[in-house]
Amino acid sequence: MIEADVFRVLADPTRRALFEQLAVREMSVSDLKAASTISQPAVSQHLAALKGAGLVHERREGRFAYYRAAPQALAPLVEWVDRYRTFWPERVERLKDVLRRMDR
Amino acid sequence: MIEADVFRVLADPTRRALFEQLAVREMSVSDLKAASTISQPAVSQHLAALKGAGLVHERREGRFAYYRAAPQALAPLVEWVDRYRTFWPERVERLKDVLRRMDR
DNA sequence: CCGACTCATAAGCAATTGCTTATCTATATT
DNA sequence: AATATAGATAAGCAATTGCTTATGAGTCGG
Repeated sequence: MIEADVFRVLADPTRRALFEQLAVREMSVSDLKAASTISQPAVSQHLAALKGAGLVHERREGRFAYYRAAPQALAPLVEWVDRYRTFWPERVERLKDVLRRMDR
Repeated sequence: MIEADVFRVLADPTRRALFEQLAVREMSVSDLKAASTISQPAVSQHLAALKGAGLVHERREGRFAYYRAAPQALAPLVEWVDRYRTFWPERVERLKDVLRRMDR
C-alpha cells in the first residue's frame, strides 16, 4: 500500500529534510551531501527510499543524478488527514482563510 | 519537536488503525483489543505512543481507560504538508471544491 | 476480604532501521 | 588508456521498534 510507504518514509527527519530541500530546487546527490553531515551513501539510501514512495523524481545527466520533490505523492497523506477534518472545524476555518488569501 | 513525534507515531500502521477507530468513537483498551489481533499490552503500548504525541486523549473511569482521537494534534502534519501546497495547484482546486460543498 | 477484571509496566527477543566503510559501475577528463 | 569523479550497492553494526509473556497496581463484585 502506498499510503503506508509515504508515512513510513516521511517518518525519518533526515528524509523530510532532504525532501524539503528538493522542494525548493532540483539538486544532485553531491549538492545534498554538501548540505548535510551524513555520508554520501546515506544520502543515496534516503533518496532511494523517497523515490520508492514516489516522493522524489530522478533525472540522470552524465554521471550526475538530479533529484526533485514530487509533492503529488503527498496526496495519500493529505487524504488520510482529510478523513478527520470532519471532527476538526476550527482548522477548516483557518484553511478557508488561507485559500481566500491565495485568491487575491 | 512535536512535528517529528507526530510523523514517527503515525508511521506505524497499527497505530494509525487505532487512531482511526478512536476518531469514530471513544473506546476502552479492551474494546480496542477485541477489535485487534495483537495482545492487550501491545495495544496499551501503542496508546501510550499516541498519547505522547497528543494524538489521543485518555479518560479514566474506575478500572476502565477510555481513549478518543485528538485530531487537533494532526496540525503539525497538515502544516508541514501545506508548505508544499504551493507547488501543487491542482490539489488546491480539489480542496476548494470540498470546502465549497461543505458550505452548502 | 478475595477472586476477577482492566490496564500499565517490565523484561526479553527478533526484525527493522539508519548509519558506516568498502567497493563497484558508469561517465568524464587528460 | 589511465585517472578522477558521481553515484549506487554491499556488508556489517549499533540502536530502535514492535511484539511477546509475565507481573504489578488499582478497582469492582460476591
